[in-house]
Amino acid sequence: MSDHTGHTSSTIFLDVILPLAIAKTYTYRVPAEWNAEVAVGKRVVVQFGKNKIYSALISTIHHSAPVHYEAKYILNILDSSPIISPVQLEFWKWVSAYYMCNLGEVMNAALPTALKLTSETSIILNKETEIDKNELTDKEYLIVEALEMQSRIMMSDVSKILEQKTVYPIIRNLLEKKIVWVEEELEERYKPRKAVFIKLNEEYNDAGSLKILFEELERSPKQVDLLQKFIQLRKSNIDIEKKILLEESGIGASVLTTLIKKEIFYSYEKNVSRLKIDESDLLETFELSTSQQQAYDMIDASDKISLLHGVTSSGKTQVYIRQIESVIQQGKQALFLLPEIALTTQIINRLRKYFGTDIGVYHSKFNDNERVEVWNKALDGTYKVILGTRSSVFLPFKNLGLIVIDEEHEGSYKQYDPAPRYNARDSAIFLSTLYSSKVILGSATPSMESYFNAKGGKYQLVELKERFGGIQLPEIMISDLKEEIKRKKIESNFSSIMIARITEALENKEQIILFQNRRGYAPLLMCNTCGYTSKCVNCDVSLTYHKLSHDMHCHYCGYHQKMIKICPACGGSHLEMKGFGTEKIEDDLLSIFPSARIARMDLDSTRAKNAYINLLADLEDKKIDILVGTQMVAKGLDFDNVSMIGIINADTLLNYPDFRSYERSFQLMEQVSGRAGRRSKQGKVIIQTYQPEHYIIRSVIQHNYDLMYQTELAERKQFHYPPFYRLIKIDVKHKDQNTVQNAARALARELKQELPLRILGPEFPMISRIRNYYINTITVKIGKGEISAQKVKDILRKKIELINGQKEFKSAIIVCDVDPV
DNA sequence: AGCACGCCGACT
DNA sequence: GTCGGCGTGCTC
Repeated sequence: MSDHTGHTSSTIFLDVILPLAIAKTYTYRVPAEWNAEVAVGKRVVVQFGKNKIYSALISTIHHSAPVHYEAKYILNILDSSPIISPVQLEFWKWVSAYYMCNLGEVMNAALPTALKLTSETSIILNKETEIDKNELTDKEYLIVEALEMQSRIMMSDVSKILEQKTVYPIIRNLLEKKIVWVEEELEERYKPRKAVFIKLNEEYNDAGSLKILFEELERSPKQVDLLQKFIQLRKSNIDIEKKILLEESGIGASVLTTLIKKEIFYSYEKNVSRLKIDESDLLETFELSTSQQQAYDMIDASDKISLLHGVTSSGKTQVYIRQIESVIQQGKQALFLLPEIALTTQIINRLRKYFGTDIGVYHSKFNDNERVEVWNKALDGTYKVILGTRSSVFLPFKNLGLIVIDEEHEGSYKQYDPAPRYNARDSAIFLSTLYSSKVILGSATPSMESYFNAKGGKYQLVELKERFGGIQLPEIMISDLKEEIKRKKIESNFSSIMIARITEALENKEQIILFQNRRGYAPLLMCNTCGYTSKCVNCDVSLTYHKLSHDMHCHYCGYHQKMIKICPACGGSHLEMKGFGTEKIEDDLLSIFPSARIARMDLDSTRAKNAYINLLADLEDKKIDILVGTQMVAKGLDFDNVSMIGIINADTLLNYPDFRSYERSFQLMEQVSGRAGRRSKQGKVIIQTYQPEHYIIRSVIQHNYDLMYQTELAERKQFHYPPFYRLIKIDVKHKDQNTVQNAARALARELKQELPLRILGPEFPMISRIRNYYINTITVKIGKGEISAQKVKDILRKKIELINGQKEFKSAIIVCDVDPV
């Protein structure tokens, strides 16, 4: 049998995934001598396009020769065994379909950079051509001159030399004149770290000959010392590194060189790991409390995904640890997902105590080479547990038995740019179906969608309502500001009870955290005469006065201007500051508690390098009595000595403008409250509000998650908000954003009858807040020049119809339900 | 993502 | 007249 190309049908063809944003896979041909080596999941080197060379991943192997074109040969096979499994590949395909992106984009997100190779074009001088420099243009002359200096220039450097973007036409001319050659270079980026090791000549392996050797060396005491040290080290190590031998013995390298010359020692090179292994042989044990054990048993018994809803300090981690131990015993791997790197150091130290060297860490702060090593150790099964941030869902697990997603509500599980705009939590849930692995979603403040799934019976709801080790939940009290004002008890922004509690804590030498969700000094400046308020020129948002810089800032776009003294509208001078931010609170505190040490933690005070870390250290070292902060204080501040939390104005949290989401308000309030009283005694929380009857505040006091959840659920359903629908963000590229926005809003109004269409186009303050939901961004370009609202509407409508036509999308912009699988 | 091709404005 | 800007389409 043979096809039209004349090749027998036994020729192997490969469909490969290129690490590019391209919709298709491409077919290449395998030279017969490599037939035995191809396998799905291995990387191959291919030429793609005129001269670029890439590393691509084999996705399918077949024998059908392409009909309409001649397939190119693969240039090389990079791996001796597959770097990803067929299961992983299936996962990639799901991510690509669900998040509406190309497989190449998934590949880019999944593979560590060092495993993806792209050739670099460089140019070199053609020595066989005589160059008449007078015939060269100025730009050509510059290139030739540069080549005479350094013989080889990268294409990217050519742009720099010429100070312009497009350089190909010029290079092409030089190529035609045969003045230069072009070369493509592909470099293997991962380089194993090598170290030199020392070995004793086998002749001296028995005690007798060793004794003779020592006698022979008697006159060279340093050599004897070195040999002795070597033999001592050999007792505990198989391989002895040269560097360590020299360091430990304190003897110079020349002595060792002599011994190698005498053929007493051999030196050899070996690959070593870059990953630090701190072997803490401190294997700690603990007992689960009754409620923890109950939670553990529930998770164990059910086939469903478990949502572990545990209040702050309820000891969710212990439950995870026991579950991880259990899957390791079954010979399987576990994945422990965390939202941020900052949290990994704390948890890794904790987990190392139980899992020692079985645990690997994976996050973006690792360099390329280190990531490849973690990758390989997950692949070969060295690591039984992987602790990592969102990209670790792509690691090549062998047999994944458990996925723990801690702080599952966290927005940082979502990648919003570039594609794939995936949510690691949702993706991990799909991944679990491929491996039939158990899933635990853990949070003190579960996300709406997970809670919905749990209440609806899709997940199993496991609750831990007690704090671990007998620590009591904080006492939460409300301070009704209306009452306080009526009774004239209020002092600047502090109610009498707040002041009393702060005083009490200060007297007890305990620390206090005060939460005010506005930065700056005053969020509004208003003219008392005419009612004018200062607004941002771009954003239609009021400007916040910052005392420190004495400027008025827009917190959306960063616009700022000098403070005004006279009203620009009426010329009056009765400008009044309305509202208050963290700067004002800090000021007021200083006057009420002059001897207290007060610090502020917000975006402004932590901008400087290390400022945040220094603040944390000061708090830890008890150099701060009162910390005033924005929502930054809601996360990760676990200090035993903080006994009291004050929420200065809870009303600024209600109706948090995140999709009218009460979820966020509740989470913030709950998280801040959770900081109070950790070990020794019960914490105190004071919530100041003008609306003490508000159900969020009520539910926080009663630790009643359901109350908040029910209301939020109803609200979201009514307004078609996420996460009940999948969102696609549409970016409309045009200078006239006003017309675009108006057209988008108008279209949304029109289509609302037939579609649950809610958000459209570039309404940027809103868009910036939905990035935790949208699954893709579609860019619509409208040509230059004048546009009309009608034109924009037509273009958008077409686009929506197009998206609508795609398989599982039943409606346009806002589609699908909470269930990612 | 590159890179070629092709169409237009502003320069020798 | 062409150089080089950018929009469009193809790459196995």
